[in-house]
Amino acid sequence: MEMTKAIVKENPRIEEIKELLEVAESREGLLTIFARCTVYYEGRAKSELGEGDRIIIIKPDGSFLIHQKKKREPVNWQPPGSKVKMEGNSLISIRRNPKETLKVDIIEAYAAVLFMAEDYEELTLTGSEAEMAELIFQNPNVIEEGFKPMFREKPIKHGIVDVLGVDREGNIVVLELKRRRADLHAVSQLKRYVDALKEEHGNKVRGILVAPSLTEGAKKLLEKLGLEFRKLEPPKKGKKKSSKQRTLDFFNPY
Amino acid sequence: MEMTKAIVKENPRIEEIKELLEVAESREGLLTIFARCTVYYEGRAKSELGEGDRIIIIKPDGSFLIHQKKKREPVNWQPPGSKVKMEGNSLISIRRNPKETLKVDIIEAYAAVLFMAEDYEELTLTGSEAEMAELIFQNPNVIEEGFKPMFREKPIKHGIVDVLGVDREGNIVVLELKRRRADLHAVSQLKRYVDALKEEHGNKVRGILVAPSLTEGAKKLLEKLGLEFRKLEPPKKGKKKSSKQRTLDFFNPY
DNA sequence: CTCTTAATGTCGCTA
DNA sequence: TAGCGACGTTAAGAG
Repeated sequence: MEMTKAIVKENPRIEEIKELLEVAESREGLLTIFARCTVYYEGRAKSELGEGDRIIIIKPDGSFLIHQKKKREPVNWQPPGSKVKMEGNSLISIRRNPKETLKVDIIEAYAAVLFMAEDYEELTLTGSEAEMAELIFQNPNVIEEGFKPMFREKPIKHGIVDVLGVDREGNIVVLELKRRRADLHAVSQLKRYVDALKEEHGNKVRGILVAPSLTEGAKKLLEKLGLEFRKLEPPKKGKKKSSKQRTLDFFNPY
Repeated sequence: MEMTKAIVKENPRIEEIKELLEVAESREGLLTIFARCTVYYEGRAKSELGEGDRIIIIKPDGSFLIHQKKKREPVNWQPPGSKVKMEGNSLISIRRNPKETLKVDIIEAYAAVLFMAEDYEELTLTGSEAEMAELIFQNPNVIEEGFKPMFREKPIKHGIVDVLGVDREGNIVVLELKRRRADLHAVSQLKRYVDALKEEHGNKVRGILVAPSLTEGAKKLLEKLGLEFRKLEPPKKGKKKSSKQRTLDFFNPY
């Protein structure tokens, strides 16, 4: 027997929203409210948002999102673990540590949807920095002939190095991996690791920034600091056992 | 005369979703779909998400969000400027530069809401790093007696410095501001600026990390590098002309 | 808890 | 458009 997955209310009264919220909490449902509202937030920072129409999403893990009609980012939010309640016409979500309060005054609700979502799938993603590291451990020659990677995510004096290894001359080699074009920050990060290792092991330390490309500024700083660059694209794994890398073109004819 | 703000369809057929999408596009509406679906993405990275119930939001600026029932972040998305279309049972959103494709196969739609949101308000936020800088320019003594801030967001050799000034001894002083607890990354950043300025102006350069607090690792590195720390909280402006800083307690009785 | 870092980061600003 | 850095960054992983 299938239960109703979505309970929809048009122009719900406040009492109906309150009921939906209670059911959402007890049954692990997603509550979405389409409403005219104002928003107040105080916590790490403090904000106000005047009257307007927004989408409010309350998730069973405590996540609370308020979306305006532009941008990818919610205009206000509360992270997972927050506790929500209704008080008069207001939705109030509170987080502890850090203490943060979000208050949404509902002026008019146009619709509300309680969604009993069933979802047991997790995203599988490829093309990450972690996969660049795997590639390097499987085939160290992509860095250079004779390179031997030894450690992954190795804590050193001031930070955690992506890959630590030795070259054919016996120098210590630090790799800093970036899945996208590397910038000044990446160079500073690598410099910090190289300095820390030089302090412990003397000057036989090389630093290599491994990325698909470099910004102009990063290139200049890298050269000045005597650090190196190896071009490497993050690998995107195909689905299956095809010898050639399959792209998603099979579903994307554009 | 008021138009309907929200058009709600329960268990919509694919054709109805297609119609809603067209109206949403022509009338700048927000379309939200509650559906069982699978998701494919390829662009900067590549991902797959198996069958499950999710909330899909398509905004008039091209933003495209897919939310699972946990976390603040969408599991998949497309940023503003993307173009969406419907093809068979699939929603396809395409971005150019970088080229990215998102494909959502709709297996079953439980509800769809077309929301003609009117919203002319923007968020006002206080407690930012920018306000820390303002505070320092208005009252340089929060850094130290005799400090004179000269430049804000000043481009130097390898980056852009938050605040550049001179102390009472005539030393050049670089401030790196952080609105929250400063970490190793912040120290490396400051070090980069100090090194660049020392190269141009000799050794009479001081670097000061200005933040509410420091991580342990940041403290150790800062000291080793001969850099300094000044404790400063980002100011949270009150609403009005009250002499005492008003908090949001007036609406938050907890 | 704190620390450290990646991220399809996103967003805003500027040359 | 690319570069640079903030963000109420969030999220994951380790200690």
